[in-house]
Amino acid sequence: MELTEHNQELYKIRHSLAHILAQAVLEIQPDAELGFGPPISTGFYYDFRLSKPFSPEDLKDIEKRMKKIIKSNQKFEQYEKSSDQTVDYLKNHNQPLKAEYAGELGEKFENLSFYQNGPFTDMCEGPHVESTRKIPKGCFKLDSIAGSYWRGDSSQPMLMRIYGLAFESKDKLTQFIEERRLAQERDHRKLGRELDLYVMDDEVGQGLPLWLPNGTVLREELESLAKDMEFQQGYQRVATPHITKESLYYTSGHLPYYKDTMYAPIEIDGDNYYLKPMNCPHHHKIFDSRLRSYRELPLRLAEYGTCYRYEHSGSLSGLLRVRALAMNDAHIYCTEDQVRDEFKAVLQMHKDYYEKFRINQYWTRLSLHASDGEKFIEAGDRWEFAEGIVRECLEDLDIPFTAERGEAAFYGPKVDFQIRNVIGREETASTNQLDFLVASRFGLKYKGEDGKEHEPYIIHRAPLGTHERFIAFLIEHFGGAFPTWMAPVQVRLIPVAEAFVDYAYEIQQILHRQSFRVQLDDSNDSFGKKIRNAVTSKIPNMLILGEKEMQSRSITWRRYCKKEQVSLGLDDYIGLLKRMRDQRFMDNFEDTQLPLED
RNA sequence: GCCCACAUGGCUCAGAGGUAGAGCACACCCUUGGUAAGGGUGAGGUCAUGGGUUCAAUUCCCAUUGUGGGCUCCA
Repeated sequence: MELTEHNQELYKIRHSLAHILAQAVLEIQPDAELGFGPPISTGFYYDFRLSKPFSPEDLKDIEKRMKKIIKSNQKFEQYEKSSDQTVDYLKNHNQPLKAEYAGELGEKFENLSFYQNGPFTDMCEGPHVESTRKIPKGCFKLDSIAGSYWRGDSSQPMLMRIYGLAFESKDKLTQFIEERRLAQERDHRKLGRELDLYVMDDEVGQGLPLWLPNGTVLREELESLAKDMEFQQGYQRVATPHITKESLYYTSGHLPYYKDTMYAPIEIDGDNYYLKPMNCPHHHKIFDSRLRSYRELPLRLAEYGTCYRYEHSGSLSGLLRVRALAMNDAHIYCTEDQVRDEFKAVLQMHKDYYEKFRINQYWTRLSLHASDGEKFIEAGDRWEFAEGIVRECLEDLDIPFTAERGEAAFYGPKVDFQIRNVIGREETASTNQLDFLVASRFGLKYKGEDGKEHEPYIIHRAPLGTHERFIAFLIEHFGGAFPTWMAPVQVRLIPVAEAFVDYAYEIQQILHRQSFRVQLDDSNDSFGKKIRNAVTSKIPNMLILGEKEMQSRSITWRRYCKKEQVSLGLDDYIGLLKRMRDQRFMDNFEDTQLPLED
């Protein structure tokens, strides 16, 4: 958490609570070794190495002790020790983790700071509240227990982390908890089940979703949008196999780096075949399938390619991290003169998608090479050239970015898009690379205007990331309420009584012939129940059909996102529905202007 | 992969060392109702899997698998 003047007081409260947490833990387990205990954006945590692990029930006891400490009004007082003394002191007081860190700090600082409150003392830079009484009543709550590696390094011992929530006041805490609860209501795993979008099955395997008919509609509609966008931008579609001989991944250079996160090979006819973890090598092979002329460039090859990655089991999470994923992938092969415009068009496409889906919060990370790193292929000033292009494109399009040295791919600079949805879920949506080096590994060439052979620049791009992640994100962003063009069921017909089922059936047939996904509710449920069912299924359009409607050959239209309803002539309504679908209107937002006139 | 927790009908969840219960959903019957739950009847579970302790285990212990919260990783 960044310390600014504005949140300084809150920072102190959280930081002090972290100390009080450690103090309470030491009361229960005096031999606990302390790790780090910083404030974070929702509160604080502290890491402990324990002889006996905590269980969630222990949190109540710890919280009680913390409250008691706060009540006893202990003053926070700062003092200093020399670095050498600090290391000795911590070693003698059974704090080897702190001592290790103090040893490192000692190389930079002569003296190290401590804070003491009551019987508890901790090496710490501060700042803290003056006394525990300054901590507002009821402003915190211990939240969860988690494991974490000492110093965030998986080769180090695992510590136990206790997370606490803390805000300026009890009200703010309550508000946060309520907001979090509402966000959980929109969790894509919950909505995925309720709306019959996808399931996971033990016997199929971890991280291998089965897409149900409703979820498959979402995939196909999204893919159809991408196909249209890409077609209009001059992309061509390709299709490539799911398994491939290992030598391809030696050529690409991926296998040595990523072997651990690839599925084990299938050995057949003396060759090892891998499930493909990415699409680029195949697209490169398509580029290389015949002699290319500069007249063909830019060549833009697109594929919603299914890839398989053996992700760590502990990192799998719903649709956000899976082992079978369909990437919104494409590779653009172009000349040096074209690369600026092409990269810019790719960034613009991201903006267009985000605008369409009303993803208002996004930013990027521009990852640059480091001249001293061994990780990057040596390419002289070509690195600067490529990085300059990417940077200019971001600036020209006013896309916010933070530049980071040493984070590039080994073959070129990278732009990662980070997006946040309405409930605060933040995800890396896509990574895009300007690759000026892999062409040579594959021997990719085109014949230029000058009659000589040249290596193309390659842009790797995937604005929608993977179906799995992007759909998960959209489910939460929309709260499961999709626009008509995407919705698994676009229209639900609800006759007021049995006498109107025939009229409803006729409308169903008309809409079905126009390829609308339409359902007629002719169940035994009461009228009220049918309305309720349509609403809880988040169907965007409900058509109410009764005496009135049948007489005038009309419908009464109730939208999911709006309570009020209108009656329209049948033909007028069908025309409107078609425009909403074909023009992909985002009618799931209340303020979207509908295409009432042609 | 690592740490902690959890696993009971399709879903959400009760429950107890002595062979299981609710609501919703589902099926059938009645009801034909103008904007968020009409009524009745019924079916459905080897209590995740495999071991162990016990006269007896779904309940206690161990392992496995899966899920959740984190950590690490993410072409």
